[in-house]
Amino acid sequence: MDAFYASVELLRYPELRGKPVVIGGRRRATDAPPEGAFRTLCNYTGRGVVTTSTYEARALGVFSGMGLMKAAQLAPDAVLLPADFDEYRRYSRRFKDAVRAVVPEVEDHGIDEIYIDVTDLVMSDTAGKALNLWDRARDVAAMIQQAVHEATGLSCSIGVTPNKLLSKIASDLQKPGGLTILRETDIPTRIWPLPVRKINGIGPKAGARLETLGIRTIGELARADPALLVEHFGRSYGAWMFDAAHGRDERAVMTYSEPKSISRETTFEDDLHPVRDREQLSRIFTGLCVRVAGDLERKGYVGRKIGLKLRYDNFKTVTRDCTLEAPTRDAKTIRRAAGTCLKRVPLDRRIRLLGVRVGALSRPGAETPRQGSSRAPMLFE
DNA sequence: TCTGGGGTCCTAGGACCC
DNA sequence: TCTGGGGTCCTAGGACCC
Repeated sequence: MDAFYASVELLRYPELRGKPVVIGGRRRATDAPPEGAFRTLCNYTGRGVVTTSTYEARALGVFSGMGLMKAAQLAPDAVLLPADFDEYRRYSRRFKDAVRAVVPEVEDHGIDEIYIDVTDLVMSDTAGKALNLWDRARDVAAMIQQAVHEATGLSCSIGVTPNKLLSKIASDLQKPGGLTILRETDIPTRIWPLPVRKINGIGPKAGARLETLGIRTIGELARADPALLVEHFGRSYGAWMFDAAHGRDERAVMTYSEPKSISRETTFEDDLHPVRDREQLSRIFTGLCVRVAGDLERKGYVGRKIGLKLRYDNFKTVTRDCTLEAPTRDAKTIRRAAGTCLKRVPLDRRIRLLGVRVGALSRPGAETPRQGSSRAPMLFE
């Protein structure tokens, strides 16, 4: 989906169309703008980041992940709207349902992305007919764009290619509203000139290390010595990188997967002191456990692994977790377990973030206890 | 002007088992 | 005598993604 959160907000506030708009920060009572007016970025203070920005805001250098304080320097007059995730989830459901009505093989990939396998559809439509497979695929993609627009009023960009890796890159080539067809033979001309960071799975760290090896583009990565890549990035990641640069990707479109963990975390407006702010921390901690328990309940899961996450004022992050005898979704049990995790963490600095996670999920009643025997161990067996 | 919140996957060492 | 080779689970950290 194109600039998804921002585009949903523009449906609500069409008068903002064509203006730089930034979604981010949290909703506070003091944020409320005068009646009929919008809050702008100027004078923003706080720890929020940009979640999404309209293309007009991006033209001013404001991108996802950027601190709002910095964004305010670049675009002080941009409108700032708080994120409304409930609304985005509603539109997410709508657009995904619209796609599923056209093609059943859909893989969820976050709130605003999907992978679609149109192989069977296109093959059966063109079998024995004088139809070109890729022309037919383009028609299907156009139908999907049309269906999404009718269901939501929103635009999306689609990449039609032989695999997920290439489709992800291709979908980004002509945003917004793009429909990009890319065949294997197009890789040298259309993929290789792109920076390595365009590959889904090469992030800031790997990108920087590749740069020190003199590798900037995907083409340079494709021509690199695989042994060199393995030497610097390990057997698995190095080999994967090389394959990715050649556009090779065998992953199937998965129409269903179970969640692995459910978590809640919060960054404080001001860093909290582990001793002086003990009571406030404890309240927030308990609140997080209650919210996670609620999430588990709503989604129908219980979990055995309870985790704690803590970020210090210097942004260093530590995690601790422990595994329970029996899976739970009870807030008090989660709180107690996470409390024991907290005891194993150094508390000698101010804290900026606290988080609680529950993993090793199962459905209640159907829980598979730890592998192997669940009997009490016996001597002389 | 420091850097959100929700996730996944991978690695690596140690415990423990056969 | 002091030591093999497989396996799984647990924990911590980190990269990466939307």
